[in-house]
Amino acid sequence: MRAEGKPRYQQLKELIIGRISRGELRPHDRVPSENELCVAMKVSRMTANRALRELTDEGYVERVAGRGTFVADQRARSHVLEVQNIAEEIARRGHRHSSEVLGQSRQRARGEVARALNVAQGVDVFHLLLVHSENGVPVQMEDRHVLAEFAPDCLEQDFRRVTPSAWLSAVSPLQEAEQVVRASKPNAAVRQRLKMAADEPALTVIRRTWAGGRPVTFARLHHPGSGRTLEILPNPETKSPGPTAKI
Amino acid sequence: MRAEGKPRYQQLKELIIGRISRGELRPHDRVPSENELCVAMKVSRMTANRALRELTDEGYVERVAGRGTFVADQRARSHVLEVQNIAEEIARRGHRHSSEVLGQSRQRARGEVARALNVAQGVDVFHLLLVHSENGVPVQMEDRHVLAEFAPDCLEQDFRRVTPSAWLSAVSPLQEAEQVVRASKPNAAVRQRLKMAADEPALTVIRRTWAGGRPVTFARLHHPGSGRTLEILPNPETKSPGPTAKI
DNA sequence: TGCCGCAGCTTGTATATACAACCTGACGGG
DNA sequence: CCCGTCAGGTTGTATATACAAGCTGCGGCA
Repeated sequence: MRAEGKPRYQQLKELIIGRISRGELRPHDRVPSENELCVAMKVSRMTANRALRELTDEGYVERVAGRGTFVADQRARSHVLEVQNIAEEIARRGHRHSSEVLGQSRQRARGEVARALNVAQGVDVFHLLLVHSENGVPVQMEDRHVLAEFAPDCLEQDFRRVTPSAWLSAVSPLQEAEQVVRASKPNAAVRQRLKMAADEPALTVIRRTWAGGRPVTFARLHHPGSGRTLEILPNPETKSPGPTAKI
Repeated sequence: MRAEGKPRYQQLKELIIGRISRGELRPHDRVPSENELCVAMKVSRMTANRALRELTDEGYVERVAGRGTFVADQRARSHVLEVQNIAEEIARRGHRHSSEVLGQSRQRARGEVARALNVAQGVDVFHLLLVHSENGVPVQMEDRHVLAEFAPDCLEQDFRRVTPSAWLSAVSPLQEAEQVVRASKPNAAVRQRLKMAADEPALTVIRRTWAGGRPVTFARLHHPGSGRTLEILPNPETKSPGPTAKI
């Protein structure tokens, strides 16, 4: 164990992060209190306090004086980039979200997809193609590949009810994402599905999401240029005053 | 003073942030040590330690065991969104940056500009219009308005040598930014200056930057869609594991 | 039955103390 | 002159202790 040399508050943090990412602790579950950690891990309360406080700052847990410490909602975690759920955002605006599933099949990874997922050509992947609408107006076309090994029962899901993003988060929490945003000229298929004018540009987000240290899903998200935008706003009240990105 | 009710470590942090943002402490300057703060502010060393440690996490200062605490470089600060300098980024790629100044004038704020800067119609602003090139290829058109009050000697600057963004950072440090990214159809003037094809979409970043609690500059940054992208990448080694956005 | 208040838990902050590791500069020996 | 050593300041961590403030559930009182 190379954990020996690490400071004890760091070991404590990693212990708790481990339990969360293995799913032993799920959102809203209670995390041991400072005093319980003192006894269990034989550290002083200040050390337990520091571990839990830093986990709070990093968005893993939430603390309420008098009640306890609880695993945070996933969506609150990455304060910088809510890798999220278009359905939730639409709901937050008080609008109605719906999606149409255009494709849901097993394929073999080829070319760009294999490279993006960092696997050999021919590895099993699932392909999802759907259109998300807000109050009936199409706002996003999601073209996603998922490593089959990561989510074996992907074909049985009804993605009209739960978005792939939300379902994948449930399969394994604590994901990180890499995103590239670009302006693009959509092809005819995309343009038609999104009901875009012939010369209307699209905002395309190319997103790879990691779980367990490897990329597990690769998505291209196309948005009509006239519609959605990516906002990167200063966080009004966070301790670490970083802007927040939403899309 | 409503500072009374705040915790002492928070008061300490605000004191130091204040000195930095007023320019009394500049990058690489030495910040009082924990022991000096203990004496000066009559707090315990652990309290001073917490204040300085959190300032480290937030990117305001850097600490070296055995040497001391120093004001951090501005560019290292906002780990989330480097509100930065296209020139620096091009240089980092080993390429040559150049800019052409198309306009540099005093104007009165109207409409969208007045609203964005949160001032009355008719208030003095400077308008800057320039094109940035990488190895001679135009990559960004910068259309910027600056509050005249904030930067009175804006018209005397040579923005071929220092980008407006870099110059403004020097005028007042510690800025926050709000950005909106969208795909757009550039107008003829933009298209021509960026040598874009007729049907090529543009990635437009609309950025407001704050100093001293109010917006002081408003910029529209147009990029050829075929070229630059906005990358939001996981931060490999930061304590707070947030992705980083660069543009 | 219904409601009030308090005990006992929780987090949040603050202090005093201690030791380790690190860096710098000064001093002294070769 | 050069180099090693050491003193003193610095950060980094850990502990024991203390008090304040918030929440919950329970018991007792009306």
